[in-house]
Amino acid sequence: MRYSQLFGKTTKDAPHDADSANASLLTQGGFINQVTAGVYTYLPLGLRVLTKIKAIVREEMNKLGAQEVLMPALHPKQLYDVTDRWEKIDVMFKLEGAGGREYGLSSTAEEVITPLVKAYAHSYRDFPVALYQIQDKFRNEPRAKSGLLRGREFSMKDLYSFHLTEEDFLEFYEKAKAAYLAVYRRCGLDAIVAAASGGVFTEKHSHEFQVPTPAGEDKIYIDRKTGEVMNKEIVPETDLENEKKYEIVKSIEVGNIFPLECRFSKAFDLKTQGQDGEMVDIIMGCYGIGPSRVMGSIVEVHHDEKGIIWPKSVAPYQVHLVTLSSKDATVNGQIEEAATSLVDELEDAGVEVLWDDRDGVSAGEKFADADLIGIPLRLVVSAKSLAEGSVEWKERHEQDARLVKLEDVAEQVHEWLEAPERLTSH
RNA sequence: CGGGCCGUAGCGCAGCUUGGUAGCGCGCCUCGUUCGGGACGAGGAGGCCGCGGGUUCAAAUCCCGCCGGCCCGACCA
Repeated sequence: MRYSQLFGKTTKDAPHDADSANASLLTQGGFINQVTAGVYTYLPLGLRVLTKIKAIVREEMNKLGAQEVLMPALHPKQLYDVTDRWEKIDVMFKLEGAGGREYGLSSTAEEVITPLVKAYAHSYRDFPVALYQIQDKFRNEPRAKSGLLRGREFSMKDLYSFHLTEEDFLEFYEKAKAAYLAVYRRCGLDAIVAAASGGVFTEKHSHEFQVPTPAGEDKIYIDRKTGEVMNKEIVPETDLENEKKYEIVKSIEVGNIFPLECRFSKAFDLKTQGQDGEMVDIIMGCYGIGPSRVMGSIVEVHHDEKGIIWPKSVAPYQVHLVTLSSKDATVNGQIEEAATSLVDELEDAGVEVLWDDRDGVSAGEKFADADLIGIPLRLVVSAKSLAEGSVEWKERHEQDARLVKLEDVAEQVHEWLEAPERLTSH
């Protein structure tokens, strides 16, 4: 992709009202554009990142044995009458349709998935089953804030599992927990599991996935003796300020998983006859990750004073090629030629390249933009590098560049892509 | 939903106190000079001063109402 053709440019100045690092850097870098409070358009660069995060989530969900579906975002009120949640979900956007029919915009989907499973699963042979979707969710937050971290419309992967027995549920729950940790690890986030209140559904604990960072709005409590990690809901009130007992760490919640027990299966009468002829209520769990929030979190954790530092796995492009033009037309032609064949070679091999081919833009400006956009590997082709038959190689997290012979670049890029991530957290 | 700050060119801001022909920086267009860490000169385009009402000879400026954005708090199955 030629940067000169890319829709969405960088800007030197941060938006005046951006509060968080993710809001300002993603806006300045040309990844997202705010439409209204808590609502964003993803520009080509930002959409690539979001798509990669979703792909990682999909892979891990599929590995878990879950199947992807897509449910509507427009939910009829009647479904919520069944569970008595129409008034209880206070963040639900509610609207009126033709003939005075009432609808809510999806903030979660138990009310749709439970009847769906009931429609297709009629025998114990149809269980267990796990279904997920990746969809925009809507929550009428009283206060949207912090860029992608708390929006009113945001991307969410919601998974629901259905089991005949508690044991089977628990086994799946633990596997889901591991899958979640794998998602975060692959996205460059060190998430830890915190126990949380089960809310209104269960006596059991639910679990949150928390990424410790000073930018976090949440707090987790780590018991200094047992190492147990908790969110503040389940820490005794008297212990909330007790720094002797708990290490208190700021963090961002990037996902949560809930045992739902039979709350929804009972409401929708989802049950089946077991092998022994007994009717059993289906045991459910739900599991959520917000890819857009993950994207914001990655920026919070991986940036420096110059811009974003994307992990290879989610970077919008893997390689940022910069060409620096020369006053000598012949040399210029050579630079163009070398760059073109390098891009072709890399792209043919499946490497994603953003080529800053802009004319009349100074080297400093191109470098500043590359740092801001944060693609993990920068290659420079210039008169200087060509004199050595080389390109200049600099990883985003490094200070200094080194020269790599043109003919070796593609191979070294492959080795680099295979190598484990070396990220410095902010 | 309570409290506060803010809406002026694409972006960042000044002007408002004390009403009188709308400015600066960045960005953008043209020409020339530059050409490895956000270059320089010259010329130029671009405004319903958030919206509506009021006061006044005259409103970006004063008054009232509304809309929007952000911050603190509450909230966050």
